[in-house]
Amino acid sequence: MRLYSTLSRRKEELPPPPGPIGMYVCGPTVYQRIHVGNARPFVISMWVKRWLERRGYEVTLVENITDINDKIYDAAPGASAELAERASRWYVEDTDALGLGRPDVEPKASETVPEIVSLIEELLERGLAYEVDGDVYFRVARLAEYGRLSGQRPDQVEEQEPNPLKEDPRDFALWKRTKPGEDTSWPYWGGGRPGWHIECSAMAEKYLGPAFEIHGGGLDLVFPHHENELAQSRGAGREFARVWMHNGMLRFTGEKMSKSLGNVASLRDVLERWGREALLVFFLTAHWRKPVDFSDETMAAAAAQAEAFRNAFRLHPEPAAAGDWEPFAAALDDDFNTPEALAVLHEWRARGATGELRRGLEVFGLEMLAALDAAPAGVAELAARRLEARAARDFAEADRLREQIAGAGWDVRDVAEEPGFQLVRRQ
RNA sequence: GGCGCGGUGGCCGAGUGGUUAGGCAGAGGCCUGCAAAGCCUCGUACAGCGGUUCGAAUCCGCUCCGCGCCUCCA
Repeated sequence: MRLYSTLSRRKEELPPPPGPIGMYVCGPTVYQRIHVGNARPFVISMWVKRWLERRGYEVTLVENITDINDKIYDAAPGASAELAERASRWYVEDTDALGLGRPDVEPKASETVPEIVSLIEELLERGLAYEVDGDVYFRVARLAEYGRLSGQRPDQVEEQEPNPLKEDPRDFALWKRTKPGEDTSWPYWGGGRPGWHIECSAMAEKYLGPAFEIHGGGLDLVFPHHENELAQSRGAGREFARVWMHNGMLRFTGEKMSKSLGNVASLRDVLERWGREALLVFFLTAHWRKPVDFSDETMAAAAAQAEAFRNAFRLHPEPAAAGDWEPFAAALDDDFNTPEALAVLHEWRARGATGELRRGLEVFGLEMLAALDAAPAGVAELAARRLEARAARDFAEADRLREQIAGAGWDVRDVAEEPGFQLVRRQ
């Protein structure tokens, strides 16, 4: 199994099974419903975990929830903890609806403060951090390898708002003292809260140890977030993540879907409108590293593919042919190439190889495409009567019954096999 | 200004030196009371310009265009 890593800029071979494989993925900051773009790293990491497990690996997937952040204070002055709590539940609810299972651990920043504090203390002892008026900053100039992940050259980083407390404008906060409007605070360095990046260094180490295999997240996190995470952990002498998987952004109306631009579609709304199968197939159509356009057209095409898979099982409840598993496995083993794997699924579909098709779909949590809805007895009764009307060549009555069946939410198809009709739930 | 990723047929999207990707949409056909589903047939695409090569979507150079990041972001 090979995966492209941002750090080395090439595909890295994973150690042989069973590993173990520790995976850490940056989850959302919780202050509103997550959007479809936020769902991409969740979906990809769950898929990779499922695939690795089928390949005999022991995988521990840790996906954090950031519940301490300026956005949360701004969104709910005086009640930030309550908002974070509520939005965390939304997040779990919405991602549960994807039907892919859950990561093994979903730690929260607010529950990892002791570990965060001891990591900061280590950095202070090593001279890689300094305290000023209750803030603690990381001393970027002291870490030679800083910038290696993102390729940023420290001297070229754009000028920021000057902060007189920093020794160097590139330094970033490990700890921030409590500011007006912030209603949560932890009693260290005179009261305050962790910076954005340190929580991930601490949580990853707490659950995966000082060295682990894969770190994931959106491409927009490469700099500064992951660069700084890496700096903190490497600075503290940890090996940290070996492979860095950054997924491409979802585009909406030609631009990155993001909360700050406001061009978002919430995961919940998308699932309600298109269904989880269509959304999962949509994610399958593009390689995980590439940007994807989210639009009615691309979603409709994905929904059509999902329906085509369902039809294969209606046509061949029992496999009509055997499929070759190898090309499918090879596609996923080579940098988790889902578009290529999808092409194999379509080949199995066209050949009636529903055995392999079901197994392949299972990897992506799409096995329900093989589970055909049984129509209620009343609808089946109408279909049987329609069959009789057709046999009697009373087509007016047959069409009337078709309308009635459609009214009940089902389409009737004539087939050669018993009982002579097939009922398909209308989309 | 710096760092990085891209540009493939109407649309989506794999493919990194020679071989059919695949899907969606569309056209024609088979089947069919109608319909749906299914099956068959149909598209000589690789941003542009140079170069390397027997051969380039694929390698090299330049140009144009798009997108992401540069301390809020999946």
